Amino acid sequence: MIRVRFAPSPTGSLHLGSLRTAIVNFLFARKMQASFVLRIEDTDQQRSTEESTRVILDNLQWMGITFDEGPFFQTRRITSHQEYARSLVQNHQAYQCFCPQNEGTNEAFQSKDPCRELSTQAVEANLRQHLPHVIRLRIPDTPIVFHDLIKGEVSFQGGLLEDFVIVRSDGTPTYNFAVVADDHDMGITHVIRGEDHLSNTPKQIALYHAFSWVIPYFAHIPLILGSDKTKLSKRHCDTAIEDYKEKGFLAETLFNYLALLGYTHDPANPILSKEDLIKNFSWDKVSRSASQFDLQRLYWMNKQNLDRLSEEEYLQKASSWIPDLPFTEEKKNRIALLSRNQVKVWSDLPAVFSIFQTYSLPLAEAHLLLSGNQSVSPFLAQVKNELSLSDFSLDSIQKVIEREIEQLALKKRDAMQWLRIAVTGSTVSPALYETIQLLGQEETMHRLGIFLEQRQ
RNA sequence: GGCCCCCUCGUCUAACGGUUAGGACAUCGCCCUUUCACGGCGGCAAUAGGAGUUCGAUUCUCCUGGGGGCUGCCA
Repeated sequence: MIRVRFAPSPTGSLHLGSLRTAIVNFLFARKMQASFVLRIEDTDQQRSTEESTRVILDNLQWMGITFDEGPFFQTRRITSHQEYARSLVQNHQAYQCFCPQNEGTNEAFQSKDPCRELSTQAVEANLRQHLPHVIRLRIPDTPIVFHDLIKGEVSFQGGLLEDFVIVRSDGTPTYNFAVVADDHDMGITHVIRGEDHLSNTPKQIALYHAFSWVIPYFAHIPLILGSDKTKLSKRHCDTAIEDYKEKGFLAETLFNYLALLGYTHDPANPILSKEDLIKNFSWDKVSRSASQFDLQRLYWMNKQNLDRLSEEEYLQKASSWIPDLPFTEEKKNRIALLSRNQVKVWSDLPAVFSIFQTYSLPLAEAHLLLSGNQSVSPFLAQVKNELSLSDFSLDSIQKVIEREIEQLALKKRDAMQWLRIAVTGSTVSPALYETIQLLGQEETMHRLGIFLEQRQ
C-alpha cells in the first residue's frame, strides 16, 4: 500500500510553495489510490500556534485537498521519539554530547564532536551530575547515495555530515529525527517535499540505516521563485493562500496554476480539471529546475476559469462578493452578469457595481475626450429629451440613441463614448444600452441633467 | 567557505543526437467592436560561456559563470 503525507509546520499561514507540495502529494496519492496522511510538524514549540494550524486546515479544505488520515500532531509522539533515541544510544548509534551550545562561532566545520568518544564512565559521571546534554547521531564515514524521483541519482560524500543533534537538551526531538521516526511509524512509502529538504535527506537516510528501517522513496520538488529569481517571499508578492482567497481567485485556478508550474503540459490547453491533473500525473513531467511565480498568468487563468462558468455557477460563486446595495436580487444579478467581462477576480465586483451605485462626474481625462467637440451637448440633450418620453425598454433605448446619432451624423463610436462618460462618469462600463436600462429612467435623466448643467 | 541541486524567448514550457528551435502568458501592431473584455491575424523575443565526443549537440561529458538550497538544540 502506497502512503504519502503532507507535513506542514504551523508557524504561519500556508505558503504557496507548501501548497504546491501539498498538491503534488495529493495528485500522486489520488493517481495511485494511495493513502494520504496529514501531519502537523509542531516540534518547534516556540513558533507553532494553534491559530496557524487552523488556518492551514482551512486553506487545504478550500483548495479541495482531502486527506485519508490525520491531522496527526508530531508533539503527541514525543515519548515514542524518546524511546527511539534511547535505543540508539544503547546501540552506540548515538551518543550524549555535553558540549556547551555553540554561540555563533561559525568557524571551520568540525566533523568529529569531542563527546563522540567519551568513555561510558565519563558519560555516566556527567549524567549523575545532571549536566545538560543533547543526543547526537553517530554518522558513519561512508558516502550516501539515493535515487530521487525527480532529481535522479543524488550522492553525498561521506564524512562531511556532522553528527547532528537528534534530541535537544530539553529532551524534545529535532525535526530530522522526528520526521524519520514518524514517517517510519506511519508507514510512509513516498516522501514528497520541497527541495529545501534535499540536503537533509542524507541525514535522514543515516537514521534509517541506524534503525535498519526500510528507506522510502524520495521526491524533492523544486522551489518557487519570485520575479528576481530568489526564493518566493513576501518581498515579491503575497505568499499566503488566504491572500489569494481574499482577492477572489477561484480555488481551482490556484490549484491548476500551481499544479502546472514547473510541470510539462500542453500549452494550448492549460486549463485542466483536478480529475485530469490526477489522471495525467507523472514524475517525469515534474521539472528539475525552479520556476518563477507569474501573477499575470494566474490572473489570466482565473479569467479563463470564470469565463467557463455557466450563468448559474457564476452568480452562485459571485453572490458573496456582490456589495450590499438597495437593489433587488434580480437587478444585482443582471448587473453581475452584464459586467462579467470586467471581472478577473471576485474582488473586482464592487468596482463594477459602483457606477450603478453613485454618480460621480467624469475625471479630467475623460473630459478631454469631450472637450472642443460642439456636438456633445446637443447630442446628449436630444438623447435626454427623447429618452424621457420613451418607455425605456431596451429596444426603444437603442432606437432613440441610434436615431440621434444618425440625425446628427455622428460616428457611433464617438457618440457612444460621450454618452457613456456622461451617464456613468467613466470611460469603461458594461454594454451601454443595458447599463442605461438598469440605471432606470429617473436616474439616467438625473445624471444627464447634472452632466449637461456642469458642462455649460 | 564546504556540500548538494539547477540553467531553452521577459515568464511557464516543447523539441528519438538531425526542427526555419514550437506553443502559451506578457508585450507591440492590425482586425472585430459601443468602451472594457473576449476572439482573429501578425511582430519582437531563447538554447549562460568555453572546450570535448560526434558526420552532426538544446540534447551526452568536463570546466567556468550564474541562481538556489543545506551547512541551527528552525522546520
